[in-house]
Formats: sequence, C-alpha cells, structure tokens
Amino acid sequence: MPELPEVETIRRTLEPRVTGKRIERVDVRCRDLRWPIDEHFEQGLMGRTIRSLARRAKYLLLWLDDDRVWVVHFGMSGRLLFHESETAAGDKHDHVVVFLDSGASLVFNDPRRFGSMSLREPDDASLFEGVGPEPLDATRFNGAYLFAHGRRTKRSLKDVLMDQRVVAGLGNIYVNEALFVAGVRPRRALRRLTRSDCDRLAESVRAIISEAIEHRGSTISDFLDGIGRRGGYQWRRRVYDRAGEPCSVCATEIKAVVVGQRSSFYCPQCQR
DNA sequence: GTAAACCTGGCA
DNA sequence: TGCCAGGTTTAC
Repeated sequence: MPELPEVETIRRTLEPRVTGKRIERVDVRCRDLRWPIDEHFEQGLMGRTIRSLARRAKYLLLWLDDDRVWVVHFGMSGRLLFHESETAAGDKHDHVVVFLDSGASLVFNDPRRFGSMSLREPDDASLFEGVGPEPLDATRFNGAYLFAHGRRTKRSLKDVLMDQRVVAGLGNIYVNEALFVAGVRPRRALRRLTRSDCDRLAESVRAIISEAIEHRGSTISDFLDGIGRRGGYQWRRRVYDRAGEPCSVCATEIKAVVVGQRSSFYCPQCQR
C-alpha cells in the first residue's frame, strides 16, 4: 500500500506526537512479518527516546537517542497508528505495540504481514545501498538521469519507474499517474524517449508526488495516516483504477493493461 | 525477463 | 470459488 506520499504522510502526522517521547515498553505479538523481527528488537528499543522521524524511499525512520534507527516498511497493508491513551482490546493484526512515557502508544497493524521492521546500528546504510535517488531531489533525479539510464536498458517506462534502484518510493498508483501527466504509455521503452521527453517525465513524477503529499496520500481501500485519517489524493486520480471511465482531459475511455505483472492504466488518446 | 512466493480480506 | 490488491524477494 503505502508509497512515498503515504509514508511521508505517516511521518508528518507522527513526528509532532512522538518526538522527544521515551519508549517504556515494547510488546511484540507477532514476529513473523516479511522478515522475522530480531529477538533483540524489544531490548534495543526499551528506554530509548525518539529523537526525530525521517523517511527514505518507502521506509519510515525513527531515530533514537543512541543513534540507532527503528526502521519500518509498510508493505501492502501496514499501518502505524498513534493512540493518545491506552488502547482498547486490540485488533488481531496488531503485531507490535510500543508504549511511550506520555501514556500514548504506537501500534503496528498489518493484515497481510508484508511489512517489516528492524533496529539498525548507527551509520548502518546497508539497507539503502542500491536504492535510487529520491524523486523530489531534482539534482539527482531529472531528465538527464532518466535519459542516461535509457541508454543501457530495453525496459518499459512502467518497469523502470517501479524499480526502487532507479528511483525510490514510487509504486503502482503514482507511476501510472505520472505517466499520464507526461503523456506517455506504460509500455513505451525508456530508450525510445527523447531527452526532452525525459525532462517532462521526471518533472511529471515530481509534480504527482508533490501533489499526492499535499493531499496526504491515497486511500483506495486501506491507507490511514499516523492518527487514523484517510488520504485525499484518491479523489484526484487521473487514471489509476479508473478503467472504463472517461479521461478527465479528453473523455476517452481509460484502458487497463498488465505490464510487468502489475495493472497499468492509461488514456489511449492522451498517452502515446 | 517472467513467474511464483509471502499473507489476508474484499468483491464478483 | 476465484481473482484482485498500494510491495519486494527469490527462483526458473
């Protein structure tokens, strides 16, 4: 579920609520996420104060006062919910509960268990080795970068933009949306784009990601931010999950195709 | 490259 | 009952 805008939205809602709070107790009810939670995880968090929250790609990073980092990935259905006071009964998919000294708690809930979390040692950057640039970093992610990448691959635009090694944080919703704004079809090969096409594509990615963050992410079915609110971008969707509906620009019927095992949506008139 | 794997829930 | 889902990894 959460792509970059959703994770950023979670970060922004949690930051003012958990920064400076001390972790008093950690209750891991299910260690069996995408990868098993390390046996020393609870001990490592206990007694630590949360210094700040950051995000890289689709990962939420909670920096602790001993310079270690609690890293959370949300997979398809993960949530991290802040509860002001002692939480009620608890959902059967509440896998990790972290109690703060303020009396509040953070609950990681994930029905599908594709999410993951770990405690990383100070300065351990291994998790992000090979992860591409942030799309909003125009100095590293831009038309020149995409064009250069196109010289050495035959892959489709959809495949390339979904690849976290090429650019970090994009997923199925926002790749589809960005391709619409750029006016190119998902199956087009990157190598067939001109340099100015690439400029336009990089700019479209940035525009869509910025707009999605502004609207606090997309709630197509599940997504909730750190305090249980739904996102707003789903109302602004151009093509994602809109097969059969009219294009907002030209009224042509939106088409669905499968590219790289994932559903893709585009307007046959606006995208070429 | 392509498919299958990991899991649960919702919908036709 | 079968298919689909915002993600990522691993195996042919």
